[in-house]
Amino acid sequence: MDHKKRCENCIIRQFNSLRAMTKEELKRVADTKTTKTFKKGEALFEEGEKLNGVFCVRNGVSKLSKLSANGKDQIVKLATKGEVMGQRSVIVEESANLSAVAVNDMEVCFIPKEAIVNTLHTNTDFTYEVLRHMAHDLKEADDVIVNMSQKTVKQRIAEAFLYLRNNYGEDEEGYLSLTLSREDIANVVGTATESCIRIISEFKKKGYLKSSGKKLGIADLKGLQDLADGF
Amino acid sequence: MDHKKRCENCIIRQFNSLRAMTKEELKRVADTKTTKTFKKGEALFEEGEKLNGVFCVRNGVSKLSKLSANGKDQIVKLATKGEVMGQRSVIVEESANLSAVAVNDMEVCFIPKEAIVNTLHTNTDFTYEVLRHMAHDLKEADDVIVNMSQKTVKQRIAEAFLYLRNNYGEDEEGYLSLTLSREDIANVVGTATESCIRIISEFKKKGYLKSSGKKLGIADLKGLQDLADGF
DNA sequence: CGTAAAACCTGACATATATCATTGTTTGCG
DNA sequence: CGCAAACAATGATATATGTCAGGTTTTACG
Repeated sequence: MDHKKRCENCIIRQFNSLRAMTKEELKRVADTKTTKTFKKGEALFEEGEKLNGVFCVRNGVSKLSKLSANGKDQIVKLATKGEVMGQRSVIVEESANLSAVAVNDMEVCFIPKEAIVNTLHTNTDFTYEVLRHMAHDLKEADDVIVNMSQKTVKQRIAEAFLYLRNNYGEDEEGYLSLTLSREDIANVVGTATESCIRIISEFKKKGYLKSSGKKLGIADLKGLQDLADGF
Repeated sequence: MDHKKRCENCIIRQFNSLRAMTKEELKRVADTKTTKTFKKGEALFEEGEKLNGVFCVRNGVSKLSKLSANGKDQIVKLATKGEVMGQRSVIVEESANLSAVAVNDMEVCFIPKEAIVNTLHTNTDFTYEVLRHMAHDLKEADDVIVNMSQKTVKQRIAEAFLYLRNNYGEDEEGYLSLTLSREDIANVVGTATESCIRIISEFKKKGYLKSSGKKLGIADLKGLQDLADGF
């Protein structure tokens, strides 16, 4: 038997609420789950789609976005290794309100909702763990709301780079491990792609950022932080 | 004994997660809770403050806001009868990330966290109910993020009025039951007070809104809706 | 009742950001 | 390889919104 495929042994589990499941519950998850791969640009699910399970990220990064009336995508969150997507929709039994698209090649486990919902009703530790997680997400969302409405585009772009560094790290030469297109960055901070490009160019000229080929890196951390804080 | 003060008989409970508590759990809540009143403008709690309980709104409305670096308050949510405030902070055991200020005179029950946390660990129905509620809040927060970054100030103000109508209703003459100051509205939609005033004046001139004294009302519902949707 | 404070309104102006148009550059692929 | 498609860059211009500054009206309260 392939042990890498058994949830009981999956390291990813350490990062998310699944760690609060009992051995038996995990076994049921392992028996019903399927592993899927998605190529860069492919959609895991679309806004409005009915989800009959959740997605647990084993590898790669996905952007969770929502299409606005004016035709632009707003990226609300990036999900990476260890994170679970779609749980909200499963819990409230609604169709997805966000689309999930792979930012790079991904490997995910799809866990049918039955195993989740059942455990939610019986294992308080698990429910509590999911609740704590969602409480954290909600706080983050509130912070995003404040940033969106009170900070300038320049500040938000500076913040986005700090976020990428803090959450995905950088290589030996100081370039960000996760490379997003200018359009994706624009969709994260909620601005026009051209504005985003312009500001990134400006940041490079002023020595806050550096680039090498397609890669971008932070050249002046303190400077960027001050910028994000409005100095 | 004053029956109005017993949580078991409190109608407010029907609106929130407390309805999933058992009789015994409710009794404990009733024994430890205290009732407080706040005058318009008073703070129930401040950002950064450690909360040792949650607030259940019996009457009145509270604004939940966060101070941004540039000194402006961003109102993230309005809480009204039946809503519980501060649960997120209690669940994740962090200090409050929002301030709560009374928009009008309020009556609230303060429930010490012990009664809540204890039940969260033992009563799955309750935990699940709180979880569902938080999942709903998170979805709403995501929607706000998209609106904030993709809609114009005009659209957001139009939306704010529709929100006030849908959630707080209007009197016989069609004026909104909840009257917010222009500054508060500006802080909800994330704009300057002057801009907000200007746009409200414009809406009145164009016949979308009507006013009588301090009261504001919607004069052209369809028109406002179209506006909010970007037509 | 009268006065101070708060709330509301309006104009003039500055500026951040969006939009449109064009060009250069990289990437993937038949 | 070579070409098309995606991506990045930049200029010119329009516009929405913020800021500052000066008013008027309303409200609270001693």
